[in-house]
Amino acid sequence: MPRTASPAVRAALLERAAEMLTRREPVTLRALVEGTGASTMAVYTHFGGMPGLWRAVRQEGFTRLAARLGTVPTSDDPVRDLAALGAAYVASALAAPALYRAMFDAAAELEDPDAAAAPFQALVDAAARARDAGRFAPDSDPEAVATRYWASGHGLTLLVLTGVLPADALAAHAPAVAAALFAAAGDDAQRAARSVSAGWSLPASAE
Amino acid sequence: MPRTASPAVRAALLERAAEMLTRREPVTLRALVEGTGASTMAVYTHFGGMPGLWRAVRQEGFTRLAARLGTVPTSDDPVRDLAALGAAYVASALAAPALYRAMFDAAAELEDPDAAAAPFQALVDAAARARDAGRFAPDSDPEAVATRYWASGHGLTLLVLTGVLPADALAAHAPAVAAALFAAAGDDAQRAARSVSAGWSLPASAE
DNA sequence: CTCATTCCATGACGGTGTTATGTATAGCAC
DNA sequence: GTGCTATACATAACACCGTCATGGAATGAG
Repeated sequence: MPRTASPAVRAALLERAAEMLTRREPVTLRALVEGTGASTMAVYTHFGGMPGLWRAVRQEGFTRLAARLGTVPTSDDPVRDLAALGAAYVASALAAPALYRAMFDAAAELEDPDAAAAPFQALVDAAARARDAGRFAPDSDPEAVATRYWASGHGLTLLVLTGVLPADALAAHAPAVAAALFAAAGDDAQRAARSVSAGWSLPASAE
Repeated sequence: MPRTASPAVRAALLERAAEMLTRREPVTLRALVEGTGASTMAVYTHFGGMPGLWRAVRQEGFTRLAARLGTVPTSDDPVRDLAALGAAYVASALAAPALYRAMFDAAAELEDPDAAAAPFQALVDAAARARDAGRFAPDSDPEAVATRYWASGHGLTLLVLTGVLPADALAAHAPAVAAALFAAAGDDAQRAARSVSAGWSLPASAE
C-alpha cells in the first residue's frame, strides 16, 4: 500500500557508481549521491548500504561482460571463437580496469550467484563445440578447458592491470597461453596457433 | 645525535600486521597499535602512515615468498623443479590468503621495486635450465615461459582465494596448465606431465 | 654533564559508513 | 474522492577511520 521505490534512482546510482569507478574516483557514499541529487538514505533503501551497492556493481559488471561476450559471433572454427572470446574478455577488462578489479575483489558474493557463470558458460560452449568438431580430444572436458583458459587470462589481465606486467604483456603472452592450452586439449599445435592468432586479433578494436 | 628509532617496534608492527591479515581481522591503525602497546604515531615515524605500512607489508610478503621458493631444492629435472616452485608458490599463497591478496593489490609500488622480481627470477632460472638441458626448445624464451607460468598460476590462485573456484580447483587444474605450458615450450608432452606430477606433489605438505 | 634532536604518547580534526528521527508521498480501503 | 498507513527519502547525529599538531621523554654527540 505504501509508496514504492523508484527504479530510476537505483539505476542512476548504479550508473554513477560504475562511472566513478572507471574515472578512478573513490566511490564514497556522499560523493556518489552528490551527483544524483539523492540523499545518502537512497543507497540504504535501494541497496541496504555500501556493501549492497558493491554487490550490485559487481553484478552489473558481470552482466555487461556476459552481454559483451554475447556479441562475439560464432564461426565455423570453434578454436578461433575461443580466442575471440578471450580477446573480448580482456578488452572488456581493459576498458574499465577498476570495475574489473572490483568484480573479482569479492566475486563470490553476488546478488545472483549465477551471474559469474554466464560469461564462463560462453567459454564452455565454445570448448564443447571444439571437442564435437574434432579439434579437441573426444575425452577432453570442456569445463576444465574453459576453467584453465579463464584462470590464465584472468591472471595475466590482473598482473597487467595492477602494473606488475607492462601493458604489452597481454598481446605478447595471452595468445601463446591460449594456444598452449588448446594444444594440450588435443588440437594440433600449429593449427591452434593459427586459429588463436585469427581469433585474437578480431575484436581488439572493440571499445 | 638524537634518539634513534627502535627497529624492534617496526618489526613488531609489521609482524602484527601480517598476523592480523592472516587472521582476517581488518588491519586498522588503532587496532594495529593496540596489540603492541605502541601509539598510533609509531606507524608514522616508521612507515609514514598507513600506505607506507601497506608498502612494507607487501614488501615483507614478497621477501617471505622469495625465501620460501629458495628452499625448493634444485634437482636434475628442471621441469620438475618448475612444478615444485609452482606448488610452493601456491602453498605459500594458501597459507596466508589475505597477505597474498594484499601483495598483489598494488604490487606495482613497493619499497624495493625489485622485490617482486626475486620470486619471479627463480622461475626464469629454472626455465633457462630446462632449455639448456634440452627439455625446452633452444629458442624458447625462459622469461616468457616464466611469465606465462606465473600469470596462469596467479589467476588460478586468486580465483580460488576469492571463492570463485572451489578449493580443489588448484590441484585439478594447476598441474595441467603447467604441463600444457611446458609442452608448448618444447618439452615432450608426456614427459612434461610426468615431471609436473612429480614436482607438484612434492611440497604440498609444506606449511 | 649538557643539550639538541628525534621518538612517540595524547588529543583534536575532517572524512567515512551507518543509523535514529522526522516528514512527505504514494497506494489502498471504503 | 477521502483518509489511513506504510514506505521512500531528507536531516542530523554517531562511531570509526587515517592524519597531524602539540608536547614530553629519552638518547646520542660534544
